[in-house]
Amino acid sequence: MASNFQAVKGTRDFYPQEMRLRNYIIDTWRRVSLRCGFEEYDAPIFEYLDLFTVKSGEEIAEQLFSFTDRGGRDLAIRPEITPSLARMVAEKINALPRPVKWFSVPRLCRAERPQRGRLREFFQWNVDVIGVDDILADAECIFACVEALREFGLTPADVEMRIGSRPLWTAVLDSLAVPTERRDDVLALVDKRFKLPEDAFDKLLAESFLNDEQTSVIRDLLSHENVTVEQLLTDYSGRVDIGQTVERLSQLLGYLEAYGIAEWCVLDLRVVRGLAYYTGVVYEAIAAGERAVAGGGRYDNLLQVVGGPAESATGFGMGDVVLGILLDEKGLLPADLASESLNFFVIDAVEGVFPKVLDLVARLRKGGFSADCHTRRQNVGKQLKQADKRGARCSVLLSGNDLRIKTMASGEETDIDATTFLDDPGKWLQ
RNA sequence: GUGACUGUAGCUCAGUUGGUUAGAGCACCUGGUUGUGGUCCAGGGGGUCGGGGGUUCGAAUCCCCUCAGUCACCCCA
Repeated sequence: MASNFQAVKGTRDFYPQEMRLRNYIIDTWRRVSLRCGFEEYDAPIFEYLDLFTVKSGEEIAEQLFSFTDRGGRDLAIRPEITPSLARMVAEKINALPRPVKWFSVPRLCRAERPQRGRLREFFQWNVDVIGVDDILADAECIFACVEALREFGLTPADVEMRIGSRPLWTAVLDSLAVPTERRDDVLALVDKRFKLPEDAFDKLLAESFLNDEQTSVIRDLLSHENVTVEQLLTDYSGRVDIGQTVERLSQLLGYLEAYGIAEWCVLDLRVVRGLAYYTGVVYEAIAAGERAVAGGGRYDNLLQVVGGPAESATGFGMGDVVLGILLDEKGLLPADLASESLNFFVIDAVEGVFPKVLDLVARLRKGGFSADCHTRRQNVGKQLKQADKRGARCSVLLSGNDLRIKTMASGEETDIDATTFLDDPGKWLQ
């Protein structure tokens, strides 16, 4: 250990190399958000502890980094940004033009044990639409999500957007007389179906409090890995009133089709998204062998929970950790992230002209080009070596008023006077 | 919070049944090159062998504790 200190468990240092990757991911998220018509917002990185516990209960507090400030306030570092979003929107809801289409890339902290795809500090892209009850809002979010995946170079063969429905489960469980208070337990069980081996799941189901009829219908629903709305109506409309729910799913699929992303999407009733605050459609972007790379859904009562008006809302989150693993495995991380790629490296080929070097560097920088020079005078060979290591596209050898431009990749050299060069330095970068 | 596995240079790893001064490749720096980079050659810096304790004449090696990493469980907002 060179230092007496190390990075805290579950955190990452971003050296320039890692920083380039992080920026690549975040820039892509931001670009996609903006072109999908979302506006960026942010919130404080800590909030009152209550904001995070009010909707999920006390047990969530164990997974929070919380502290008491000098004024005795109980605070916590944000583990997600949705409660802050709800707070912000609730506060100004009457002044905000609808729809509220906002995105953010918050840095979040959760005091969980780190493992594959999960750290204690990470970045998460959040995209939300508030104030639009129409399922179109959900389609908007799913589109943005898919658009980002596509922008990263992923294909439907790599990632599937699996879409489920909480209300459908609610309706079916009601019709089976499953008590409301047990509903979350059942959904938690359903959620496990994804990751457990089949026999282990069967065991859990058998050990549950459910009777044979309930078990059988649940099993049947879960068998629909690739269900269509027609199938759902045929199989269940006689049993329960799911007409409205299925109609909404059907509309959603229509929108996704019109958006041209139907091949990414599939109805999958096994997706229920843990407990949380979801009230409608839910979805997860799943890559084989990984935890969900993105997940979201409709949460129509969250604003009320934080004391705001009844306002519908829907959105998703995508974490940088799983995404990074996925892109790395698929070989989709851009290769040119590896070098710094300086435009010009200016060299004093003779002694005594260093002020001119600085002048030229300054002019280039003012012109919008990245330019640099040595910090310790060395001979031309050494300086060229430095230029190479810095990833410079061109070296500019300066002696007197004349310059010699050297294109590093080809080794080609051209003599030119300074005025002509400064007229259009970009010409040398093509 | 529970469990399993793993910690030797910045990175990837050697290191004999416990044996005296812990190595290699890559990377980095310097020189060969008062003047044209990448190649090559030579040299150099960098380790309390994750940390602490124990066993022993002697520990990178064996034992205990601890920290960290990885993976799984719990959880997944």
